[in-house]
Amino acid sequence: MSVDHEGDVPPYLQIAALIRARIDSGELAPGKPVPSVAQIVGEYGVARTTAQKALWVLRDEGLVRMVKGWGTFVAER
Amino acid sequence: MSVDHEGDVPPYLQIAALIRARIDSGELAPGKPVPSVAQIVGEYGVARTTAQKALWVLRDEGLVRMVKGWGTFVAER
DNA sequence: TCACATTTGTACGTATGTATC
DNA sequence: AGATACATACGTACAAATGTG
Repeated sequence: MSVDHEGDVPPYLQIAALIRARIDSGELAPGKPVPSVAQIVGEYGVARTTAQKALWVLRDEGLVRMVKGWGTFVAER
Repeated sequence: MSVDHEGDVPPYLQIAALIRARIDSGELAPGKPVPSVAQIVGEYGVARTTAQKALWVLRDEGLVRMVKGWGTFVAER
């Protein structure tokens, strides 16, 4: 999967949607780590800030928990 | 008022708190504009991204409404 | 209609701090 | 001590929407 820079959906929302889909499908189970900021940067070729923003969307939705020095994980619920 | 770069509260949260206080006190009434990103930059000497982040905090709290091309306003409620 | 200024939205890159492993 | 990872902050650029003249 890769992001589309031409469409009207900004990359950070596309990336958030991709990860959200993997959570909803169960591929990324509660407690499991989601891609790190660095991994997103490498995988989708976006800037670090854009990768962070994608994770912030999921965090604000309560889907993931971001823990400094540890990582970002699918929320337990 | 100015931000403290030494304390343990990051500048973007300090700025958010200052604006929140002005809303809570009624100085900034519902429907009225709050300081724009550019004004925050000029007033507190922070980067644009930091000023934005302060407003995002208030937006996420439902205290303000940010409208592209127009400005940021105290939410009506 | 058009041009312009203002304002928020998005995105890039970089640096430093802090916490965990 | 070192590597990894998130948090914060800096600066910059362009896009998109709005209002005004």
